[in-house]
Amino acid sequence: MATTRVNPVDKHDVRRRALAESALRTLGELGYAKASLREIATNSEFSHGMVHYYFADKLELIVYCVRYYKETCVTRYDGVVSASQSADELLDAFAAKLCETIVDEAPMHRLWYDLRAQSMFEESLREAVTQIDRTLESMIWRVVTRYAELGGRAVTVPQHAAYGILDGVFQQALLAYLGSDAPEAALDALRSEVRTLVPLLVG
Amino acid sequence: MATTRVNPVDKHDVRRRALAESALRTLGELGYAKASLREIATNSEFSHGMVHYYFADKLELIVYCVRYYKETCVTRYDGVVSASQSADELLDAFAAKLCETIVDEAPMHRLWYDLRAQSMFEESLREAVTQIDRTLESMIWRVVTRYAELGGRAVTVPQHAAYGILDGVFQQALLAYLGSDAPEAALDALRSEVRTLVPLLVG
DNA sequence: CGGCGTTCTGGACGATTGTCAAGATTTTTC
DNA sequence: GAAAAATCTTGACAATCGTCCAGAACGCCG
Repeated sequence: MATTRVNPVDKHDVRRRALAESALRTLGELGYAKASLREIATNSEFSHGMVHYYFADKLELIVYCVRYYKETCVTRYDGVVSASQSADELLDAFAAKLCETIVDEAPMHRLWYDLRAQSMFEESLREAVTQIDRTLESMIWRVVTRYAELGGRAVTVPQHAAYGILDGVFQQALLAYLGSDAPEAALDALRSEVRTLVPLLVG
Repeated sequence: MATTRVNPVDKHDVRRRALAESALRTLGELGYAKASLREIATNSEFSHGMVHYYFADKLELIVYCVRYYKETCVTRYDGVVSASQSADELLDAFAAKLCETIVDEAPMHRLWYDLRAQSMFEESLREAVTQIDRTLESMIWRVVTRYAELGGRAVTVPQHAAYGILDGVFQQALLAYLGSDAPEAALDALRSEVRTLVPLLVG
């Protein structure tokens, strides 16, 4: 029956997503290098052979996982963009959201930075990393341009630079958040720096 | 004799430095995770047992290596700082030096970013990473404050933020330089962005 | 020269890795 | 309901890893 029959491709992908969701927990905990396929499988409801049934090798799994996670990531700030009525409101909401995701999803973010660093050594990771990086760049660009628009001004730095800047301070905050024994201070610094820097990017 | 007799501690450290110098080549080529102690030893004039004679374990070796390399790194821009007579000259020289080090030492830089990412997972790396990060921060700060001074203005962003910004765009440039098939474009973008952004950091 | 501490070698160890394959189990199809 | 295809389990594989160690080679001093 066409109604009950599930497209095998979809079913296959549903399983891959379930696997990815489990794997992301272990990957976020151990990082790319130290997370073995066995450890990933053990910390999940699946057997280690099943991982290989759905993914050709470790790289394919990891790339799929990060792609899967970042998929939900790139719309994170679209809510605050469309909800904010003024430039200041947008800025505060944006900064708050940045801090929120550091607190809630620090393991995922460090995994992303890990993978991006690995892509500088591992050729086969580059395509996925480049693609994700581009979507993150336009995500940031939507925030910055909307901020400028609400303030009746124009952005004075190129899209590429805007992302580089905010990614830099975000990464710094993540590092400090995970490393220091005063995580709150890292968040405060990030909040304050975003409020200082974003206005600099518009005329 | 006190004059001819070499301090054993010094001799020991001379050897460690020689080992580090060799190891850095392999580490820069393969990255932290994929560079095994055997591979490091093979690509050097030393045996793999000797690595363990001078370093307790892999982590100690890697930390020593990156510390050793960054030691020579943190004074990279001091020359342009003291030589430049005007703000514009400093800016150009700084941007040029950034591009130069990407071309000449890309493997070392990606190793640093690799190690910094690993420190978000591996507790025992954090102290060294944090310390290096601080010295890089003040290195950048010397450049930015001198630039402001030469222009008769003051820096309007905190030291921490200035480093975050420039590290962000530098990392982006390194990624693009290593990843794209048009490395020159990445350098051009970096140059242009530095010339756009640094002026934004001063009043 | 002989003894001794330092330096260095190269093999061996157990553990872990990614990968694979043969068979059990389940689901689908006719 | 049987045949066929898919899904999944389990155990095994060769390779590689970090680490350790027994002993060779070295330099130094009495």
